[in-house]
Amino acid sequence: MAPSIQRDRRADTRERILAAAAEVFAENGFAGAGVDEIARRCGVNKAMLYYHVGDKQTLYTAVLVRNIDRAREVIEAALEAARDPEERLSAMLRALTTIVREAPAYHRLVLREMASGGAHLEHEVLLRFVAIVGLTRRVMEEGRAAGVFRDLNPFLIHLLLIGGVIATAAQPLRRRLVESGLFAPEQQPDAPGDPAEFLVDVILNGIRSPASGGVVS
Amino acid sequence: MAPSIQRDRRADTRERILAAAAEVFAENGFAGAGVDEIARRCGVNKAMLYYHVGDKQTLYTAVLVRNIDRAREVIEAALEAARDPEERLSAMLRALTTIVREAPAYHRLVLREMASGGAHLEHEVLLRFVAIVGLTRRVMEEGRAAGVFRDLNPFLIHLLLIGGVIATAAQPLRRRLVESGLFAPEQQPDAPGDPAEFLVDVILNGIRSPASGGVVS
DNA sequence: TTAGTTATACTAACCGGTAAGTTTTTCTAT
DNA sequence: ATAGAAAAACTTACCGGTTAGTATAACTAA
Repeated sequence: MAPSIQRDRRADTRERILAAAAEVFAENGFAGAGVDEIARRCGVNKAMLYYHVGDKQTLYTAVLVRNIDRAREVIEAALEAARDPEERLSAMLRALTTIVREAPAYHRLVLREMASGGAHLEHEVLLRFVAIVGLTRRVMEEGRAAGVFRDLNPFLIHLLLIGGVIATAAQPLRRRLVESGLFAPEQQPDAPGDPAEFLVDVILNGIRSPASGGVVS
Repeated sequence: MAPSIQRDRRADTRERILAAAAEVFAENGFAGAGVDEIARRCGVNKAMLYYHVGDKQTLYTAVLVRNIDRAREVIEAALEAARDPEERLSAMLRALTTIVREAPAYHRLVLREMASGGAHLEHEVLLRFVAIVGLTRRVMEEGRAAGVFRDLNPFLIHLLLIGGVIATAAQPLRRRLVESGLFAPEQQPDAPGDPAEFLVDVILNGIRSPASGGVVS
């Protein structure tokens, strides 16, 4: 029962809207993002945008839900492919780094929500954030049970992972700093190696239980 | 010559404007912050705000410069009071945590600039950010020279410190999450202990050279 | 017919910035 | 010391432009 062509068109339009909205929200924040600009950027009439998605807040929530869900899928896939807790934590760091680099708009929205105290986050979105905290919690508890991780507050660990990954892997501000030419040549903040491997190195060493071996690299 | 009464008044007015502006910019971002709202909140007429400080961008830069300078003073004082590199890095983490908690508006502005890629940062501000990176760099190089720290990219270390501290010590989003009642009771993300000591524990262990002793706590 | 689509135009509210004029403080000349 | 000029601080009211959201009318394709 259904004109699948039309349904595909509908889904495709919605997709283009959400992608453009993610960019504009990321660049300018909720207040700074213009609905006209979003419509213009994805080649969709503004009225059509309201027809397909809804008002600005609804659009914003839809963008976040879509991105969080994709992120959770990536993280879960990475966790399932890893065997022991150490590998799982490394996999998580690498997955988070990948998400930051390949879906740059998303982490910028997260940063903005951290700044605003979640002013524009609806229940639906909060729920999904909490679910992702649960993934880190599980890894940490498995590691502690196996004796390879120290007994550390998993919520703080989660925040450290998120904050560390976003700060080290994010490109926009780093680009701005490098382009400003303010760094001395020998400081070379660009080409800082893979942030993911750096984080795996430092954070895993920081979390590891002393019994299970010290610094590897 | 000494129009000290008026000069004090002038300085005080400017101070009140900058304090209110910091809050409003932190809450709503550059685009979302209303000049009227800032004026209202500090009890200063809007035209007077333009008279004392300047337009919105000038005001924003003034807020950032003031907060970065204060932050650098706090960090430098903490570093000077510490003896060896390990103490210095711990002192830096504690100082950063204090800054996040006692001047909550500032780190929210930093988060917003990380999100926007420094879209509203003028040269004056970038310069100061780079100077703070230099503080971390110095500590790391001293530690490496003394053989107590591993050879890690100091720029990435700096980003990890900033990101880790802001993510773990920031209150606004955490409050929102806790108030949403989405966490199971046993997860208790509130009362997570002192984030500063948590970070000193994890990150210092992650950075320490294997030769200089392993996990302490 | 009907759902999707476009283009245009409208509204009501808001926002950054300014002009013009008033009051207060400080400086200066006598 | 004090009148009066000069400078600084302040208020009110307003302007031009933008924005979220809606309405309408015409068009397209299933």
